[in-house]
Parts: sequence; structure tokens; C-alpha cells
Amino acid sequence: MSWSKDGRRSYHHGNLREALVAAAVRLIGEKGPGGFTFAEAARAAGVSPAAPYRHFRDRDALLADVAAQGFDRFTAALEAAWNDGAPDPLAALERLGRAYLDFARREPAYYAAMFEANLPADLHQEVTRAGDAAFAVLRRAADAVCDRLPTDRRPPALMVALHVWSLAHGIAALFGRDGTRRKLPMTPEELLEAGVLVYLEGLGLRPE
Amino acid sequence: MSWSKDGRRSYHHGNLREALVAAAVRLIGEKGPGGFTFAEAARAAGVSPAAPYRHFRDRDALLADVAAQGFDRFTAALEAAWNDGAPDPLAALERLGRAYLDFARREPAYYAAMFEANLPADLHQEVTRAGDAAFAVLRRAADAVCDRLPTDRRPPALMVALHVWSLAHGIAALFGRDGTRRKLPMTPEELLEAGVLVYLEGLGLRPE
DNA sequence: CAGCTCATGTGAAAGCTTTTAACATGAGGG
DNA sequence: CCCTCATGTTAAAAGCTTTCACATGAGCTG
Repeated sequence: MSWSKDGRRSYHHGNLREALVAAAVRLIGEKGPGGFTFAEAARAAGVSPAAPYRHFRDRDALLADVAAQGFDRFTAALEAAWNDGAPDPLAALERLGRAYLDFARREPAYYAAMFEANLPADLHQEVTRAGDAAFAVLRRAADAVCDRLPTDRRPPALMVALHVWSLAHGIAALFGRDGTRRKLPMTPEELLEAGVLVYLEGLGLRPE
Repeated sequence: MSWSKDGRRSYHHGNLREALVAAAVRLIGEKGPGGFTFAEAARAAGVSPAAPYRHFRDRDALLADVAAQGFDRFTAALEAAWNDGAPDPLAALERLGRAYLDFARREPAYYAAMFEANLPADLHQEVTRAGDAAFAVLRRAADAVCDRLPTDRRPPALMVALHVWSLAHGIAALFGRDGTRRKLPMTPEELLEAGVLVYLEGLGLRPE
């Protein structure tokens, strides 16, 4: 709570910006992006309610920072799961799907900030850039998958990427988190994997 | 503004409950479910900020009412589009998908209340019931589609319904509304139709 | 029709939040 | 050493939520 190392309270926090982001992530995880409060994040960091304004223009700017950071972590997680498509694109795509849902479940705060925050268009800049990077991973995976098809039956990789993304996001949003409304007779991972398998079959791709 | 027919101001509104719901729908449409305010809905209806509490336990209860009413309208729209699967289930399924996206675009306020409001579990009762009715339409459509497959290659209709719902919701959430982040080289409707066609092909169903 | 009752409205108030403005502190450079 | 400016603080305005006591009048009841 902003004490300096020797035990005295320090006027300057030291790394308030990061502390606020961390507090925001925790609070969003507990009460959703709507319930998150600038003032409460300040309290959690041990500073006055006005202090955060030295680091973020307003509440939305902090939310946007969380979203951008979330997309960065998301990108890293997807990238690791894809692993350049090894050993083969289809197996790697399945890992990618699992990683997608895994992120949504394990980091609900980030996921909510990324997709459910409804940020105003002003500060979308950085968030959009980070989101594009995440989508690029999916796009590369779709490229690799499509490359396995003969050119005369090869669908647009962008479309395939959009389909996979939409299905994954739909499942994550509807059934992905533990507290979600509806109960399933299967795990979200199984649902996504089955859906992608049927879809790939429809493209003419069959796992060996 | 709560004037009686002869021009005098009336102490009692008459149908405040409905007026509040209508105001909430308009406000959610303008500023999202997060930006919506109980007090502003009261102003729009021409009553004091305390008046809504005679009709709704709190702000969330009004939001839940909007969500439930949204699901009811959604159900009706899907039902009309499905039209008992005439003339054939595959053509009807395409109409169903279009109707899904159409609703999300034309009634963003309802759609947001239904899927992005993050209502607390207390008053989920009525919302869940209304949501189940909407899903039942999709479920019946999946049944009809699956019936066209020989029993030895027939997938669980519930799974098919969940796949179609997830894909439709994913597309609606990511690209469905006009102000959404990402631009597409196609309409959401085209994206959904293409995805469902590939998926059905994967199930072994081909439109004649 | 008089009168009662209770659903539905009002006003005031407490406690929260956001945001701005003026002021305070102290870390680090010249 | 001291000056500056980034980074805190306090104070205050404005708005929202929610509750409480109180007001009103629509409709039943005798």
C-alpha cells in the first residue's frame, strides 16, 4: 500500500500505473467491466480517487489499457498454442481452439475488457492494433490449413479465419465462463473441437 | 410527460412501467447497457428519480425486464423465419440465420440487454425462461435438419443447434452491429451463410 | 355519493462515483 | 544545493442509486 522499503509511507507510489491496471483486472474479474470503478481501483492501490487521473485520461482509458494488455497476452497464448503449425496444421488448430477457450475461462477479466467493454471509438487505436495482432495468429493458422487443400477447392483463408474466430468467440461468450447461464452436456472445448472438425470436413479436410 | 388528456398535469402516470421499459430500450440503444441510467429513464418518462422503484426493485430488474422482452421478440422473429421448416429445412435454416443477424442489427438495445448485460443470478429466472424459448426454435430447426441424415450418420441435434447458435452469436457480437470494430469484406449474413453451408457439408448435407 | 385504502407518485437525504482545480511533495537533473 | 515538474493530495461540483417519510387520487365499499 505504497510504503517505501524502510516502512515509512511514501508520498509517491512508485508504480501506480501498473498497480491500477492490476487492480482493474482483479475488480473486473470480480464484478464485470460494468461494476468496475475508478475510485475502487484507486483505493486498492492506496491512493486518493484523483490520483489515477495522472496516468489515465478517464475510466475508459484504463479499461482500454486493460483490453490492449489482454490482447497482447491473448496473442502470446495463441501464438504458443499454434507453435508454427507443428506437427501439422490440423493438430495445431485444435490446440489453438483450446487455447482460445482456455484464455477466456482463465482470464475472464481480460476477455471481458477485450470484447464486452464497449469502449468509445476515440481510444480504440491501441486496442485495435493489439486485437489485429491476435487475429493475425488465427489468420496465419487459416492460411496453413487452407494450403492443405488443392487450389481449385481452396476457400479464402480470411473467411476460414473469421468462421473459426466467430465460432470460438460465440462459444466463449455463451458458455465459456463458469458462471454462464446455460449448462452444457459437454465442455466448451469439446463443443468447439467438434464444430471445427465438422467445418473442416465440409471444406474437404479430414484429419489423417 | 404525464399529462392527462384534458391538459392538466396528472400526479399518476398511468403506465409508467411500460414507459420506463421503452425509455430503457432507447437509452441502451444510444449508449449501451452500461451507459443506461435509471435516473435518465425516469426523466424521459417525466417522473422523479424515485418513481421507478415502485415498479422495479432496482436498475438491474429493469434491465432484466428489457432482456426478457427482447428474448420474447427474438423468439417470435426466429419462429417466423423458421416457418416450420417450409419449404425445406435447409432453406428455412438460412432464413433463420438471416433473421438472427437481422435482429441483432435492428434491435441492438434488446440484443445487448439479452447477451451483454451481465445480470446477477437473482433475477435470471424470467430471462432464462425467455432465453430457453428462443433457443428452442434453433433446437427444433436442428432436429429437422438432422432428420435429413441417415440414422447411422446423424449427429446429436443439440450439438448442431449449439454450433449454429454459437456461430451466429459470434458473428453478431464481433461484426454484427454497424459500429463494431472490424470491417469485413462481406456482410455478416454472407459470412454466416457460408459458414453454415460448409458446416452442413461437413455433416454430409448438401443443398439440392 | 362520502369516505377509506393503497398503489403510485414526490421530495429530501445519505452515500456512492467521476472529474476538475488548486495546492503539496520530493526525486532527480543542472 | 536548489529548482522543476511528475505525481501525489484535498476540496468541491455534479450526477446516480437507493431509501424513507409523506402526498395524491383512483377505485372500491357502504
